[in-house]
Order: sequence, then structure tokens, then C-alpha cells
Amino acid sequence: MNDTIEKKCLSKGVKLTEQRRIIAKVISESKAAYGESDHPDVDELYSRVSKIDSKISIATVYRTVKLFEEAGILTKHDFRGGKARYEELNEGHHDHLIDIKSGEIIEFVDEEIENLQKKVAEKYGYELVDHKLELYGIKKNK
Amino acid sequence: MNDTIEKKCLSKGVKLTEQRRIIAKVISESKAAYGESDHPDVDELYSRVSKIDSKISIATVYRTVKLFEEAGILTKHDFRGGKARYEELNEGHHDHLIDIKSGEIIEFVDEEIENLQKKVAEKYGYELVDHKLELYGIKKNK
DNA sequence: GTGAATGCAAATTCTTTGCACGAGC
DNA sequence: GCTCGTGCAAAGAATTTGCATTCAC
Repeated sequence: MNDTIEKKCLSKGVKLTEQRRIIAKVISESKAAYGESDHPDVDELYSRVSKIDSKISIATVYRTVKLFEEAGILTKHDFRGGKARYEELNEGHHDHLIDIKSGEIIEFVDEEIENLQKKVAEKYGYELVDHKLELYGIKKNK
Repeated sequence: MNDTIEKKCLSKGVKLTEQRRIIAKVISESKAAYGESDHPDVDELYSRVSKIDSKISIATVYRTVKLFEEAGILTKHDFRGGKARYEELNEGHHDHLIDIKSGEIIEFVDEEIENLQKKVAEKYGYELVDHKLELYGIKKNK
């Protein structure tokens, strides 16, 4: 169901270059290779990309990531810690539960919360177009 | 019920200086003077503070804001837009609904959402210690 | 070919820091 | 006098940008 990033680019008129293809590949493989809690920042993407083609510059990674974000291919997260982190955007929206000790990130969906958010927005006369929910927690020792 | 920032400093052992007093004053007056949607960034605080005492440096504003944050007097928000924005922390916790066109910020509380968040965290074996919820919406024309 | 994409380095923006001076106890 | 806070300017980190070159179509 989820198209590859390459396909998404085609359908959105985003030109593909060799660099962009490599960056796309790295992003697509992110969770498969590094686990579900992988939400790399630009530095991290740059270093993964560099292993494939060391000539790609970090400026290109920044530009590509921004381009993909604008095309709706990626989402940017501003979790605590200063750097923007990215994740491929697929039709399944989800929120994040972040372990404040280990940094581990768990993705979850809760329909009920989603609906309540819509209701809150409506209550104030708004149409909800987006939202951000991050839970910060500590693992219970049992 | 809400102590002044000065009182909070005293009770938390934060030393008060003339500069900190002025910064505290500006923060306390923030919503009264600029409306509920006022969540100033450091630049904005600096410029308000400068009007009272033009000798205060922006470094002091940064240091004070961080100090107050660590003392639990302020919260820092990383809304979209890159700069950290601050708000006095009073016992009433709330989340934010942000108008993506005007930038206006509406504060709200929804107990039901809060409870569901706790439940979600627990479902994954976590104790919820903090969260961030931001809704982004467009005003309905009616 | 032509306009867009890239690499590089320099520039920006936000934030932090080193250091000497100054204020408060 | 000692400690800590402040101002200033310089340093850092993250991100963007100008420009000449290269690439995709």
C-alpha cells in the first residue's frame, strides 16, 4: 500500500537525482534497519548516506529533506534535544511515546484521542488540520 | 493562588538580582499585557526587558530563562518556527491550539484527553511524566 | 541547451560560553 | 575578600544560502 519514496516523487512531480534516490533509500530503510524507534536527524542521515556515496554533501541532505517534507513524503519532528528528526510519512498516522531515560520511541495510535482532539478544535471554532502529541514516560519496573 | 515569580524564586532558593526581577516582571505581565496568546521568545523578552533597562544583555535573558525553566517557573515550548518560546508555569496545566494562519494561540484543557494519554502510556508499560499536545487548525468561516 | 540540483564554503540564526568586571554578602 | 551574576564579544550548533559547476531531461 505504501508507495516507495521514488514513486511518491514521481506522482508529485519531484525530480529525482542520484543523490535524492540515495537519500530516499536510506530513509525508507530506516526502520527496517534500525528498528521502529528510528527517527534520524540530518546528521545521522548524512552519515548513513555518506556510506553509500561519500560525495553527497550535508547541504544536499538538508535540501532534500526539506523538499521531501514539503512534498508530504516526510514529517519533521522537533522532539526534545534541539535537532529536527525525520520519518517517512505513510498513510498510517501515529503519535509518539518517548522514554525519557533511554530515548526509545514507541509509536502509537489512539482513535479516541484523535476524535477528542477534533472535538476540542471544533469547540473553539477551528477545523483541525494537524496535531502533535508526544508522551514522555518512564518505564515501569514491572 | 499563583505566587509571583519573585516568591517562587525565594521558595526555590533562586537568588534574585535586579535583572532577574525585571525579567520576571516582564514574563508575569506577558499575558495581561499582550493577551492570552502571548508566548514570547527570547528576542521578544529581550526587547521588552530592554525598554525597562536597556543595559540588560540578551545573554542574561537566555541565562535567566533557562534558570527559571530549571526551577519549574517557566515552560519552554518548541512550536513550529524554530525559536523556543516561554510561558509562566502555573498550577493549571494546559495544551495549545494554534491558528496556522494567524499564529494565534488558544490554551485549553481537556481532562478526557489527559486521562487517555495516561492510559496509553500505561498500556505500553510506562508511567507518564510529561506530554506535549499541540493542535493546529484553521478558523471556520462561520 | 537550459534550468534545476549539487558541492563547497561562507553566512545566518539561535543559543551558549569564557572572561574580566561588578554587585551583594 | 569571595562568590556568583552580568555584559560583551567570541564561540558553537543547526540550518541556509550564494555561486560556480555539473547534471537531468
